[in-house]
Amino acid sequence: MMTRPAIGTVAAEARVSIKTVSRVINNSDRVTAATREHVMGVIRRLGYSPSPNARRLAGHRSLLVGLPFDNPYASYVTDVQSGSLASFRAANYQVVMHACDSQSPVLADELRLFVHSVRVDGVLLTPPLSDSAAVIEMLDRDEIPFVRIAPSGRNDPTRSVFAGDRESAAAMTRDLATLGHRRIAFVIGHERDAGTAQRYMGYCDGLRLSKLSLDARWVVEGDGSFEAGIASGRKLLRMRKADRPTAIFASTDLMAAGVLHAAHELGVAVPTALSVAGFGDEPLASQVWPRLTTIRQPLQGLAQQAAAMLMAQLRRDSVPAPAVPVQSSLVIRQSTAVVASRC
Amino acid sequence: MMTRPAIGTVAAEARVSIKTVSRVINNSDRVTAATREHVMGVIRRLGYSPSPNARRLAGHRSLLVGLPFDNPYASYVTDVQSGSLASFRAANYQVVMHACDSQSPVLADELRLFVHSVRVDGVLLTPPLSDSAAVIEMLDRDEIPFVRIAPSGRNDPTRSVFAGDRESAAAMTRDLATLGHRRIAFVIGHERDAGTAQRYMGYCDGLRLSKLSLDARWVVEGDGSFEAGIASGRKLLRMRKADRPTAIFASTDLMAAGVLHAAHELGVAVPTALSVAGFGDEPLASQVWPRLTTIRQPLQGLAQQAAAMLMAQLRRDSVPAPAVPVQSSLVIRQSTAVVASRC
DNA sequence: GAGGCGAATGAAAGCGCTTACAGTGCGGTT
DNA sequence: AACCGCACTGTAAGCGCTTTCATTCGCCTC
Repeated sequence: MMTRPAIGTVAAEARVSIKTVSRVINNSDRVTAATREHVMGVIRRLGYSPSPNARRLAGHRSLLVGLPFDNPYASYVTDVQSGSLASFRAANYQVVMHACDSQSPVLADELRLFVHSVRVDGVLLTPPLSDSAAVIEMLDRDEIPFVRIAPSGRNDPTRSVFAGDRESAAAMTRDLATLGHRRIAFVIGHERDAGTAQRYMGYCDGLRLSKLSLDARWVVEGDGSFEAGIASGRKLLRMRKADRPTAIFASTDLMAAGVLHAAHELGVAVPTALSVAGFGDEPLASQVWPRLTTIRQPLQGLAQQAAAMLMAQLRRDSVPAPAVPVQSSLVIRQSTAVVASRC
Repeated sequence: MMTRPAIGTVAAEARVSIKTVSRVINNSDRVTAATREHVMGVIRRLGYSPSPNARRLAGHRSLLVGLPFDNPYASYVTDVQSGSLASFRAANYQVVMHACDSQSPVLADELRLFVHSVRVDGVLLTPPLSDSAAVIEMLDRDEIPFVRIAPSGRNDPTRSVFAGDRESAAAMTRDLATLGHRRIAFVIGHERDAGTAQRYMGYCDGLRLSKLSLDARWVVEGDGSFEAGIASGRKLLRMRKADRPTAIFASTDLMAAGVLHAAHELGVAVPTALSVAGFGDEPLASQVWPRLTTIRQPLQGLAQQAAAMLMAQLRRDSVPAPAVPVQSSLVIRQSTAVVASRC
């Protein structure tokens, strides 16, 4: 097994200094096109590729970014992973995942340990971590660059990307109203998850725009989980006929699936007797019966933007450009329909 | 922001050589307990932690292992991730995930590029990648250490871990037979996925043990996906009454969910008119209606074993110990029941 | 035509560890 | 009493890059 050529080999072969080769592989502009071409030729001929390990040590960076995540958000994370791939790869960065518990009281400490032991150069934060004040504060104090995918990030536009959760929740609510629904219930997610708070506001907006009034009986609190969806569904569907909502809009797909479960359990037909809508368009949304009407988030696009922002921040040459908002879209499936004729 | 202490600082402070500090942080046994204690004290006092970057360069290793995965298997991967965490962390290793397409004809080349550009020290292979001959051959040729989580790995016990897919599939089949089912159908997964092949053999075993005969009409081929599950379900449930299976055992939960979908669509009540069973106990299994009877795989345990084996291989001191087989278990939920009384 | 200036290139000093290899000190041999 | 061997500990040479600072070169200016 022959040994890999090092930068010195390339330099000698190309009859230039090591530094020049370094400039070429780092795309520095302080090299003439002719020299660059020549060096690139030698590099290709020798099959040279720079050692990440040496770059790490000499460059005082690990070429690693951290992607902490909470297990229940797994499908979220694979989208983020694939969306951010290209930007990271272009900058020779690798992603190190880190499973953690967003409910933990020592979350920030635990993340701090991770960040320092791996020595990641930056962190990509996804919900619900991206809305944890403790985590953000810790990263700021330790001067770890980060970018958030966070619905609540409008006030920090150079370090956050987001889709209009509020607007799309309003759109969904209006859509349900347009179908004739007058008693539209909403299931709030976990307080920790700023996204569901935004969605709740969007729900309120939607009601207002549809000339419907907000009624506390039809707003229940869940925690984003499937089980919470079941509980919320039961609560709402056990109301007496006149009060019972004809549509339930859950702020996560997982909870919407739970609502569906409760409906089946109680013999309520969906969508004829009840419309159900979710949020997120996770794989689950189209794997339940009936397939869920939901809101598709442009997650890969968001992740791509976030990754690009993080890389720009790490290069620290370019001025951070605020994110361009990406819009979500309604996905109408079989769980919603016009309201049943009145009795 | 004060600069981190380096190994030299520790050595000077402890009045020993750098090498001795190195031995201490690497748990070498060639140090007296007294020296070790003393050095450890200084390390703690100074808040020293060795630079991974320097270790990587000097130690000729990246301290990184690759975990390639295919998106549809996302939930699988988070389990593997958390199961392997402890072993990797103990060895100062980090996991670099890599999304890839197991159907791609250039899969092996693509993985090769990943492995070499990141310079991972080893690879952890999960299904269906762990059964790809091309991938295994590539890794062997390039002398990249790896461990597989692979149902087909019995013939390579020092580099594979597995749970008895065949045995548990047999158990499930027998269980269905015990419930009175005589026409038990099976949905095969993707040919690439060696696990589902094992499960099919288990199904055959189960039938034999239950004195039922294998009937080709009740064996349909899917590809592991939800949509394939729907198609298989439709095909089986549209048979005329006398031939129609009373139980369908799908070799993945995703396909079982599809079968459930088809049953709902065709108005077949589950579990009264039809029993449905899946395999894997993914989160989805308990999020569909009715909740799926399935087989729980001890994935975290497998991953832990695999990670430990990989680390041992990388240390290359310890003799590789073959995996101890971990057994799966039946999870009986609401999608299976005793067969309906004959008409 | 001398002086000067900016762009391209080079020399050398690390980055913070690991690892051959070399030493040092102690108890037991001959 | 000189010697040997073993167990610990130390010395110094890298690992393959980046980076600071110096140098060279070509060309424009007056």
